[in-house]
Amino acid sequence: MRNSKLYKGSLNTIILKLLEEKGRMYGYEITQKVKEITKDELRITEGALYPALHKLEAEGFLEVEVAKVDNRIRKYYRLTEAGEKETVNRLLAMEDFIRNMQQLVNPKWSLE
Amino acid sequence: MRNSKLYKGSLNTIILKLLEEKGRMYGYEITQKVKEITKDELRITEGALYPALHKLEAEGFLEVEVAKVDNRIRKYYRLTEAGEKETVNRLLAMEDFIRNMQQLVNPKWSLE
DNA sequence: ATATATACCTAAGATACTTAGGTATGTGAG
DNA sequence: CTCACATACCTAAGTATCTTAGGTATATAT
Repeated sequence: MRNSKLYKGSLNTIILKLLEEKGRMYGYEITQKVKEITKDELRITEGALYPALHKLEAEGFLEVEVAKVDNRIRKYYRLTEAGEKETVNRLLAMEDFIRNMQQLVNPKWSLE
Repeated sequence: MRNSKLYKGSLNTIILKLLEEKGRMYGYEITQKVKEITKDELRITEGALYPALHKLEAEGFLEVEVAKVDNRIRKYYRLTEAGEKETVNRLLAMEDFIRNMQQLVNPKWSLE
């Protein structure tokens, strides 16, 4: 119903955080995990995900390992050391954003 | 220091919410209010703000009233009826987003 | 006289999405 | 057997929303 949209810029943070938790994941797995965690409210489209993974890899935040499972190719991504640091920063930025948005959006600051 | 970035798509929600609280505001006032509320962490650039105001007006969510104060022109914006409904929807979407992000980003779901 | 604050604006460029395709294999239903 | 659906990867074109970098003009403080 209320299909919550994805605010642009948050996808990378989601990818990095999931990889931090799980150790390694492949692209399709990420889309499914996000659907599962958010009870189908947030859907990562593949058209957004794959270019994002390639960019994070090109920036040195992810490394990839190709595997063949059931005759299908999977590309497992994991954080590099730089990626771990980046994850920490992204999470801090996300927390700042959420805190700021809550201050802007929740309270009756007109009571001041 | 950690200058929290603005996730694309959240600006309209911020504008609508501030107008809902305050009744009417002009553009420059909005930039200052956001700086104040977020203690300078979030800065709305004018290059983003004015086009966003014009678009919201073109979509029928805002109406404008021009005033001259101290020999300077101000454009006061207020919500239309459609704008009030839109504000409710945007706020719900924002709450969904924040809830989803917290689920994705906070917990040790690897404990499951 | 010059900078800073107030107050509006636009245009060009960057970026990150969505939409809409494409390839290929495995599996379940009829 | 065939047809849909799930799994698993991918890209290109279009769109939206921002940043950056200007511009105009008035008021005030140094």
